[in-house]
Amino acid sequence: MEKHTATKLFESLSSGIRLDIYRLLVKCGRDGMVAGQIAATLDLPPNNVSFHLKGMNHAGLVTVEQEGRFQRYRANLPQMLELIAYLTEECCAGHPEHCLVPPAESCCPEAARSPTPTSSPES
Amino acid sequence: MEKHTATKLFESLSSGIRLDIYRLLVKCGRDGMVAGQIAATLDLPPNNVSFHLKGMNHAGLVTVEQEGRFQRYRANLPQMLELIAYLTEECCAGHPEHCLVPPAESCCPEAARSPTPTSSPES
DNA sequence: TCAATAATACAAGAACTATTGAAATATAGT
DNA sequence: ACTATATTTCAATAGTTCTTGTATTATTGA
Repeated sequence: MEKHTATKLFESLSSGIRLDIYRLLVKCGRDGMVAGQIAATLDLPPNNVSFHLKGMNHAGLVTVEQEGRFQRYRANLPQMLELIAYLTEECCAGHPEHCLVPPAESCCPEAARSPTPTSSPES
Repeated sequence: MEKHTATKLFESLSSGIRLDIYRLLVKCGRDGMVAGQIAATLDLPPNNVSFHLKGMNHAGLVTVEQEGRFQRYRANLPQMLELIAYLTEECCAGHPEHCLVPPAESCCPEAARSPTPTSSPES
């Protein structure tokens, strides 16, 4: 993932309204929601919601599909998974012993496997 | 996690400079880096880096520890894991068959367990 | 074609964010 | 105490984003 893509995605999630919209869409799964429904559910002006949805779509955070005169929006979950991978892809690279992630959630498989103190992967 | 906390964290990652800083700190693990080192590595004015680090620290994205006249910054990975959990906590809640996440990465354990009810390509 | 509805586009102003340079604070070593 | 270094703070400015109201586009059904 490119840095620009990542910053746009994060920017999309940095407003309370957009975060509410995204989480609402995550809840709806593949059903998604049409724009007016989203605006009504969150009790926001439709044009404001449309403004934010446009940005979110442009960033790649949501997808949109036309249904007659409705626009159905869905969360783009695969993109989110890529984003998370991008964020942590360099986590403790080559140095699992430096990893800051609690072992229970181990970002890096090596941290769980090897008790190696400083180096020497043997295989 | 509260919405305000989440938006502040996302806002922290929505600038190229702050994303660079964060990923640099993720790479360094628990060694972290002192402010001047970060500025030098990314070839940025120290006061600008300080400005961004202050915001990142305030948002809870990084931690800081004083070392004599140096300030050592570290990525706050546990906070990031909480953020990710918050984002996806409602994912396909109660409706794993609606989950948008590819099965390989299954956000929700149920999706992996239960064979898809809507269309069943059996193993 | 006409009216109604869904959604987006546009424009204006307030509010916020980022960058720069200069100044201030604090620690370490002499 | 004095100087050098590390970092932060402050002020000014340029640029961007958010919200509101209004207007426009597009689809549906009579």
